[in-house]
Amino acid sequence: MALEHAILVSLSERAASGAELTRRFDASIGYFWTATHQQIYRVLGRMETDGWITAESVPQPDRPTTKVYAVTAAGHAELRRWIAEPTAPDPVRSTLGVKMRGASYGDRAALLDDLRHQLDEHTKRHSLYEFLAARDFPDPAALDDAGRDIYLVLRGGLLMEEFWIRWLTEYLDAHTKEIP
Amino acid sequence: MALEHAILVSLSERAASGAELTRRFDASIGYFWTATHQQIYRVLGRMETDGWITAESVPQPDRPTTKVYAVTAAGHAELRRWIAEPTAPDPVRSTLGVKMRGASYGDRAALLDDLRHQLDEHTKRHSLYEFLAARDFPDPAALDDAGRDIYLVLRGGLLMEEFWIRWLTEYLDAHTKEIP
DNA sequence: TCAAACATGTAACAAGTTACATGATTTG
DNA sequence: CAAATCATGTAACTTGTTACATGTTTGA
Repeated sequence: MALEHAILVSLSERAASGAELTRRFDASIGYFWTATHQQIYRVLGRMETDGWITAESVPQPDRPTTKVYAVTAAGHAELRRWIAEPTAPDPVRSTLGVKMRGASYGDRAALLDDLRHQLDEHTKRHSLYEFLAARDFPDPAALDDAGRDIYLVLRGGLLMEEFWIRWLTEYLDAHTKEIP
Repeated sequence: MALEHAILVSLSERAASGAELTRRFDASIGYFWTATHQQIYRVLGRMETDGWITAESVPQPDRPTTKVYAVTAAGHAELRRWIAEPTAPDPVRSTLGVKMRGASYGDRAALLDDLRHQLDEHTKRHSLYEFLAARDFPDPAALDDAGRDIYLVLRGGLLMEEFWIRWLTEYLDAHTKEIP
């Protein structure tokens, strides 16, 4: 399981409440690991029981008191252990791959419409990542190691979007009869 | 859920037993959808109950009798329905992304070793896909629609491996201090 | 002040994984 | 003929999803 470890990484960067973590999993971390708030709260509970994190109740002036979680020494040790461990490949599950392969047994025109929409979404997301890279990392060569890691993971997101754009374009082109 | 539908696609191409399906999910279909035999048998049972497939016991000369599954009209209708349905993005879960981002909180040298191994594996897999493409699809332009779909999904696997090779190479290069 | 949104959950269910089981069958 | 493999499963557990609950706070 890597949700625990994704949370450990995020909390190592900066302590946070459950809600703040949820927001991070909707944004930056969400680009390579998704989780809903229900999952996050459940796992936070388990991690606290296991002693990987501690919760501190922080009363706030004009907001309800929130629990802020921070990584313990045990949590840090676990994260170190996990990072050094050999990584098994993530399971592959591509719904679009299944649909493309099965197109002959369904409505190909409807699928092509869907794929055009997917291509659109991936193109938009690619632009977003390019914008974020330019805004937050104007000079990648000047980054320290930790900053470089964040930048390179964003690069991964960008390359992934390029993969999608290539694949979808190739499929759409191959199945679009040219009208002379 | 798409495992049902991946099975429907596979059985539409050709009827098969549970074991044969398992083999397909270890090979061609496995390149974009993974499933273990336990999952497959369980889902086959449910699909039979739902009337999407029928099982025919086929006694074989010198082998034990196997159950061969085939898609029913109801199964075909369901597959058509599902293919035309708008596709929600698959959840993103990249263990290596989490590790790359957390490298500062662990043993970076160990991670880089792991990543070099991953790069190796993806390079091998890329070669395999290139070999399969050359062997099975020497003339892509000559394919019919169904054949083209199979070819294009293989192309997707190839492009995916190229994504991995790019990302891993970029990460490794960025974290490899040049020795002058 | 009422409605919407926020923060923090619980419960029930579905999907996926790991470990084990059983009989037939080929092979060394 | 014993060991390994194949084909077909069952059971228990973990992870992930969907639907609901409850109190707080901000904004129209």
